[in-house]
Amino acid sequence: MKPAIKSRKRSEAPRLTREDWLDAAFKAVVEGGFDKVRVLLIADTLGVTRGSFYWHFVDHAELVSALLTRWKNREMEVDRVLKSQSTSDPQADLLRLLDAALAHGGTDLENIRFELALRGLGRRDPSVAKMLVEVDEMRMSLFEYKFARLTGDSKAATELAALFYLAIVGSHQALSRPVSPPQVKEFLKGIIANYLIHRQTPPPAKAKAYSKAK
Amino acid sequence: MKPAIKSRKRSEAPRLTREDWLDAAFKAVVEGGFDKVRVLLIADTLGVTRGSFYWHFVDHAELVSALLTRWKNREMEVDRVLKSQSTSDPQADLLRLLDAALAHGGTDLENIRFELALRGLGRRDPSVAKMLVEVDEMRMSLFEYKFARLTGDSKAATELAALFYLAIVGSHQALSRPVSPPQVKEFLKGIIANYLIHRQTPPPAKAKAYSKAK
DNA sequence: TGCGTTCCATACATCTATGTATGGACGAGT
DNA sequence: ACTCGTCCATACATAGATGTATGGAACGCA
Repeated sequence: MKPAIKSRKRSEAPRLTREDWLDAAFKAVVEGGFDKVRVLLIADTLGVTRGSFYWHFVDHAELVSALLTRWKNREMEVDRVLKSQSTSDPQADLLRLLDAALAHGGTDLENIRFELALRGLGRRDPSVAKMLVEVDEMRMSLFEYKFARLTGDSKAATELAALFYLAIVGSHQALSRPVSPPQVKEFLKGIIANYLIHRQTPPPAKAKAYSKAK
Repeated sequence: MKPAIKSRKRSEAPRLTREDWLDAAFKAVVEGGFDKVRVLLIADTLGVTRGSFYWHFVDHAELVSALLTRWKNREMEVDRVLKSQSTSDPQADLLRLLDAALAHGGTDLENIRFELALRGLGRRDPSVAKMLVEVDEMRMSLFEYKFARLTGDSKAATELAALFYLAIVGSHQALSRPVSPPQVKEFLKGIIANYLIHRQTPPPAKAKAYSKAK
């Protein structure tokens, strides 16, 4: 019944769990993509041999599969939390969503790099592509909802949501201009302030200091 | 002295050239990414053995390297042509640039998929990343120029160019809403028509509201 | 026709990856 | 203390990839 031992120094006696392997595989994806998820390499970084792996997993495919489902579950949870954070100030809501969308989990770069690798995998694996479409739809409809509350125009909200979400995904690539996540965040906020908000009532004086999302 | 023989039926007697190998490698990248650029596989699709490869190339690395420089040269040529196409109608120029940017070469999807694979490679290889940044800067400054002629505001042009270029790159991923290139094209055109063109005089007051976070 | 260059096939060596079989070390409970 | 279940090491089989060495077929040209 999983007595949860794990009160040992890993340096002298490894004794890993399935989650440890998933974490290591995640890091491998972040650093080198999914084709760097190799049992030998990960075993080395964990300080064990492949014997450990084939006890926790039946297959190399199962490792990848478990990695994918874990990712999707986490993303669905993030979306659930974001959806529940709604105030009476549409503009503050939207800006806070931008904050969160560009910094979910606190480990920004790792998640971004993992997701990029995932999109690379999705180009060859239809099931992965399906999973990505679902997550993208999930996020975009959330953006759409926030934009609709801001502009009041549902058609415009659909278009703006797509435009901004696509720009966010695009910014995750290794580009030049707005490179780091915080820069992109400020950049998109500025776009909203300059091109969208003005046709509404004047900006409500820096409303509601949105808290750092996790 | 390269007498340029190549007047043979390839079906009965392969006799390939270096370009043939590059073309086949290109297709391999398009279909499976750079880790599917393997001498054995490509040799099979070409109907020859690896003996052919090691005559035309000294190395596997040289194949990849040649593939990269060929790509960059082509992109620079595309940019050169696009830059020369300028009329007295800024709006038409911008829309035509969107057309071209989303359909360069006629073989849209292949080029897009190759470039996506390239960005994946750029995340692990600094020299590739440098190449990508150069190309991105090249294209974005072209967008910036067109937007500047349209809006008359140089600061706005910089921001809008980045926003649209990022959205284009984002749309190249396997996403849901505006999927195919023509759809994205019409989508972005609509955004311009609805949010930029109709108000020729930009929002004067309200601008400069935020500080460009460097 | 003969010859040299160009292009490719074959065979071999090496490396790295997965997967399996088997035994052993270690900890927990009775 | 003995035993059992958990976790890992070792050894082996197999497959696929790169690179090299070498011989050979096909073509152009004299």
